[in-house]
Amino acid sequence: MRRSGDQTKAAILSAARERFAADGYERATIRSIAADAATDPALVMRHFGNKEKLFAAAADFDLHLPDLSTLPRDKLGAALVDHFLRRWEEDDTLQALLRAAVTNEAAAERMRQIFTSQLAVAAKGLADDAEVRASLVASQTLGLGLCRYVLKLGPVAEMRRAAVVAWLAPTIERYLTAPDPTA
Amino acid sequence: MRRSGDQTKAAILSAARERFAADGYERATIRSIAADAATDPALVMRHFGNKEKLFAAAADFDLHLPDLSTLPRDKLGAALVDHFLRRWEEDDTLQALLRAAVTNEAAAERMRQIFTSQLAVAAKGLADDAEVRASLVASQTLGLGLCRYVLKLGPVAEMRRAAVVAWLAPTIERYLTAPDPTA
DNA sequence: GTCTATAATTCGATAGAC
DNA sequence: GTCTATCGAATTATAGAC
Repeated sequence: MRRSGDQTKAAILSAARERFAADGYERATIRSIAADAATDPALVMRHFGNKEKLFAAAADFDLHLPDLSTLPRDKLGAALVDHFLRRWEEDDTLQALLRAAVTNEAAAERMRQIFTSQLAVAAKGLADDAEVRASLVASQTLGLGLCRYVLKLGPVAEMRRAAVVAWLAPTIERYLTAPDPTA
Repeated sequence: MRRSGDQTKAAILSAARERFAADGYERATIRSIAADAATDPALVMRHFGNKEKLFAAAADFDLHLPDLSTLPRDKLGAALVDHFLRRWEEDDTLQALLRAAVTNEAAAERMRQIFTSQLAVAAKGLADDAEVRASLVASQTLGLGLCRYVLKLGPVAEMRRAAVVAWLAPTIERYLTAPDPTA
C-alpha cells in the first residue's frame, strides 16, 4: 500500500518522537527512525533536511497549561502536578525533550522556553517574581519526570499517580504562592 | 617530563570525569579524553579495558551524607540541601553521572544505588518507609541539579546557594518527616 | 516521490614496534 | 609502559537513477 508524502512525513515524525524519547539525541539514528516508519533514510533527509531539524520538528511541544489564576489557591498544586503527569504519560515529546536536552543545546533551549516562558505566563498574577517561582516548579516537576519516567528510581517510579499528587502538591503550591523566604 | 603509570592513570580519570560531565556518555570520546590528559588513546584502553569500564572508574561516587538522625528535625532540610549543593559544586562526578544516566544504563543503575541505598540508609530511623521518602528527596534534589547545573534553566540557575536552600529546605524536611498524605 | 549507492567522517578497539 | 598505524563498524549526508 502506497502512502502519500504527508502520510510518510507524519509516520517519520511519530517514529522520531519514540526514538528520541527512548534513546536520547545521539543514539537515535536516522536509520532506526526510518526503519520504524517503514521508509528510507534518504526520505527522512529529504523531508527534514538534517537531524537537528528533524528533532526540532518532532519535539514541538506545548504544555497546554490551564489558567492558574482561575483556580482556588488550595487546588493549585494538585491541579498542576496532575496536569504534568498526564501530559507526560499521554505523549512521548516531554521524555524526548528531557533525554535530548542533557546533551543537545537546541533541546535544552526549548526546555528553557517551555519551563520558563510557558510556566511563568501561567503563574502571572500569582506573584510578581513569576520567573523565580516558575523555575522552582520546574526543578520539582522535571526532577519527578527524570526519576519516575527516565531513571525509574525508587518507589516514586511505581507509585500511583494520585499518591504522587498527594506528596508533591503542597510543594508546588508553596513555590507558587508562599511569601519569598529570602526577602 | 615523563610521568609514571599511576600519574597517567590519574590524569586520564580526571579528564574523563570532566568530559563525561560536559558532554555526556556518547559524545565524550576516548580520543578527546586522551587529548585532555596529554596522553594516547591506546593508553586509555590499556589502563581501563574499554569505555564502559573507564566510565565506571571515573564515576565512582559517594554522597558522604551526614547522619541525619543526629540532626534536629528543623535543621534537616537546610542541612541536606546545602550538602547536596556543595557536593555538586566541589566535584564533577555528579554532573557526569546525571548526564550519562539519561542514555547509559550502567550510569542509571549507579544513580539508583546512590539515591536510594545511600539516601535511604541516611533516612533510616526518621520513618519506616525510608525508601519512599528517599526517592521523593531524590526527585527534588536531582531536579534541582538538572535545572541549575545542566539545563541552566531560569533564576534557579543564578540564585545564590543560600537562597536555594531557603526555598527547598521546607520541601525536603516535609518529604523526610511529615506523615504520609496517602495513608 | 522513492530508493540505491556511496562519499566523508568519526568512533571504539586491536596489533605490534620500540 | 608508550605510541604509531590501522582495522572494522557505524554515522550523517549527498548524488543521481527510476
